[in-house]
Amino acid sequence: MEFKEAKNKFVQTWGALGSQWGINKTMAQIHALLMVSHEPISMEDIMDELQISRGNASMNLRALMDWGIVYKEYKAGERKEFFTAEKDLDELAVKISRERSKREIKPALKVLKEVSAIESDGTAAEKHFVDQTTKLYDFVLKADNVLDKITEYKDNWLAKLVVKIMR
Amino acid sequence: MEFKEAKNKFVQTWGALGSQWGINKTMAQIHALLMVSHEPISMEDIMDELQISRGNASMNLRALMDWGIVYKEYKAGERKEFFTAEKDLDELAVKISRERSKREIKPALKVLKEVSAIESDGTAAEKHFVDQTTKLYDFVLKADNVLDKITEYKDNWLAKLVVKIMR
DNA sequence: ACAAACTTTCATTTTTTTTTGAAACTTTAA
DNA sequence: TTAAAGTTTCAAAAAAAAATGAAAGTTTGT
Repeated sequence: MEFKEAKNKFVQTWGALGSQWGINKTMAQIHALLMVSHEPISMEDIMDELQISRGNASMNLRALMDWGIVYKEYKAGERKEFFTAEKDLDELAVKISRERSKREIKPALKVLKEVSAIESDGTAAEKHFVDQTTKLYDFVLKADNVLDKITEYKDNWLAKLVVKIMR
Repeated sequence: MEFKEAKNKFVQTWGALGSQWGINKTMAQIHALLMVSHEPISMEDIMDELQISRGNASMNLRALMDWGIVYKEYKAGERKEFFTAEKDLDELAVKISRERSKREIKPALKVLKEVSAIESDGTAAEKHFVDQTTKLYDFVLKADNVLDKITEYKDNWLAKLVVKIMR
């Protein structure tokens, strides 16, 4: 396999993986492209390489920057904007975790708390509902906290986790 | 808030959360419904409660059973099939982790290994590609192994993890 | 102040994913 | 057997998500 082929395969795979985890395919592909590029890329080049429209490129780059995993850069003497991806994988995972926690887990927890707080009338159905949603709330809260704690290690958190767990 | 309203809110929220994580909304809703039900539910009742077609119900129940988080049950003297969800949350998380690892992470790892193995021609671009994909392979492999290890605790793994990490 | 270079926005179109529903299939009881 | 009760399948329809592209907006150099 040669470079171009490998790069393309990587970009496609990362895009597919993104889709499976609820991330827009193009967004994941742009991220993939930037991650394996040794220098900043212009929007023009991204459009060209992925065969996508200007609007698509613009919107997905904005989304990636909102996630905090892609940065805009300016090159001296160049009018256009260039983009780079966060390349430190620990940092990347931390940012993705934080963002998903904030956007998706926290709001879900709020709902779980609400619905588990209903006044049960004592029937088996209602008792089970309150019991199960309470357990779910506790579980998700605990998992969210663990994630928070883990990613607080910042540097090399995965390696540190390995040490903690394996011993 | 009363029971019916709370139950509906929970089902909707669980469905939305599913979507955000790449799981078909209806599949997540059926799972939500079964999780908070104190007794097995028939396909008929699921269709009715979620306002979905027979085909949709059938296919998503099959998918949930393939994931190993919903079980088919038979009631004595009844011809129809009933369904229940895995209600132990440790077990639920373990099963989801295992399945996603098997279906999505492992195949991606295989590709990462392949593309990181290209013979670099020594240019900065190719060197960076090999370097970055190798790091990514190592990272994902390590994360996948950690997940494996954690969920191996089986009983109360989340609680055990909390203890390990917090101290 | 202008216009060239570039980026963003968003109504419309396209693609992808999900859902439907009816026919085919399976199982069970008489 | 057979027919009733139930389930699965899958081509077609519907819905949802993503992409396009051109107009509007912004920035910069002269």
